[in-house]
Amino acid sequence: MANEINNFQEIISHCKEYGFIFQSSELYDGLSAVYDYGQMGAQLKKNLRDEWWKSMTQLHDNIVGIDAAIFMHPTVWKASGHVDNFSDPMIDNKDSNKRYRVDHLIEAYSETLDKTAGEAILIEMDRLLAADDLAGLKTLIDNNKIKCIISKTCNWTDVRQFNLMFSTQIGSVAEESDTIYLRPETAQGIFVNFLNVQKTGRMKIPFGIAQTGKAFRNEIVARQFIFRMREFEQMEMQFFVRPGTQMEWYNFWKETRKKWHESIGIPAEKLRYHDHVKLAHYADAALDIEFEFPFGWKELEGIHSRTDFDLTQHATYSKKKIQYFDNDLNAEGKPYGNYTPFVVETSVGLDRLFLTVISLAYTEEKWNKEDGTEDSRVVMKIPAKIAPIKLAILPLLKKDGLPEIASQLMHDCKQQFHCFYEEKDAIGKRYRRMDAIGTPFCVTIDHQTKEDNTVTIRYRDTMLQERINFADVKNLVINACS
RNA sequence: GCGGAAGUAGCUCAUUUGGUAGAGCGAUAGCCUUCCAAGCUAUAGGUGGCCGGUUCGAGCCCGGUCUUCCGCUCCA
Repeated sequence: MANEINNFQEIISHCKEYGFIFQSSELYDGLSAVYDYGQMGAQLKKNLRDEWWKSMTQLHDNIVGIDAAIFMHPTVWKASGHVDNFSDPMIDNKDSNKRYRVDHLIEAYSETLDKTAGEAILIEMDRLLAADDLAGLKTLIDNNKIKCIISKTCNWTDVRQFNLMFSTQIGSVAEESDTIYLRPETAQGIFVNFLNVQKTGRMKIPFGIAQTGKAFRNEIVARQFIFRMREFEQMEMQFFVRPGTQMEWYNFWKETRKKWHESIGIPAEKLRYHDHVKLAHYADAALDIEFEFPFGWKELEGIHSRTDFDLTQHATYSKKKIQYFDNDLNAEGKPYGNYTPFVVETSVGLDRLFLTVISLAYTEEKWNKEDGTEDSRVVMKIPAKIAPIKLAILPLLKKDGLPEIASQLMHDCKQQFHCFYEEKDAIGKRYRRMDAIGTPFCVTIDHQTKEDNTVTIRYRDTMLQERINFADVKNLVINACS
């Protein structure tokens, strides 16, 4: 495992060196836990997103895609529970490293006092909480010598406001403006559009709504490269089902999603299920599909049976009826009628999927050349269908008409897939550069091409090469990438 | 968030106790070259993370700050 941790550092370096991922605002020393995708990374990420989108929407007749805004009405986050669950003043004990919600700490202390003193301190606490007086809360804790139950000390940090949601103001006049949040998850954009999509798309249950997009969480700590970021991209699908059938669909999506990961080249033995023991307030079943990252098994995708919690909450807060009329006949021959659908959610982190793909792809190879000296390379064995660049077109020499033939091939292929043209440097160096960015195929045009219209195609993973007809190159790549 | 360590060219690293920075690789341009990081020539690139202090003088000492790494903690 120690080797794999080191290897992870090398993967991160490689990502920067070859234009996959840069730290955000690196020019200004960077912004913690925020990353930019570079020229190679953006294309790879887009390819992954496209594969997911196609598998969800194009290949399922009963799933449609939407693209909801990042800004949503503030009440959405009250209905979803995020406002209540994700913002509290907290304090840490420096000796035990234990973190407390300030109100819990003071309430616990008040119970150790007699009734009058206990009530007095709670009244004071409520006043300070209402005034957002964090320094006052700290003073209150200090003055009463409230101790940590673990370390028994009063060695406290300052009181700090933790809010996992990013907030900003909408409306340009500060006094009249409302606080709104950058969405901490994309799911709510689907729930609030449930009726719109169901009615305009004439969708019949069971059906799904898919969406990809950015979400934002003000994480307390954020580490492990792009595994946990403040700004990240989710690809998720909410599948609406008849109440009582949710477990059936939960199991269906559990299987389907794992198979999809395998279909983009993730080995089955690197994936596993992890059932949640402690369920979130909205779920009646939940599991993670975990991947064995270089730093251990971690969640890649979540499958949650969310019951009718979300739609019911939005119905309550919006005071609108959110129901579906089911004309299908039940066992007694009568329509199932009106009900609030249950939801099975699949939610995969696109950045985590990206990290999965590159950690699997990154390979260091060493071997002995014919003259006995050692040779080596770093190769990104990214599956052809998601590789950022599919084909490199390399004239062996930049003279004798070879670049002209290469340009012709470039012209023929670039409408179909992403090609890269290079005539600088020795051929071996160009192959290595293509290995480093994961280009699965290189085609070299040489003098023989002029005689018999064949070219050398060189395969990234095996480094083997063979001669094929100039005219067959395009279809070979298209077939390999489909 | 807490504790520890680190930050010199794109990368890997030098610069012996304080005296205004070098190498290899890489990159770019050219020459040469018939298939796996070849050779030759030239060029670019660093206010030593940033701010402040001590000193005649700071990459080196001190403080702060930012970022990263390691351990703990927290979390979808």
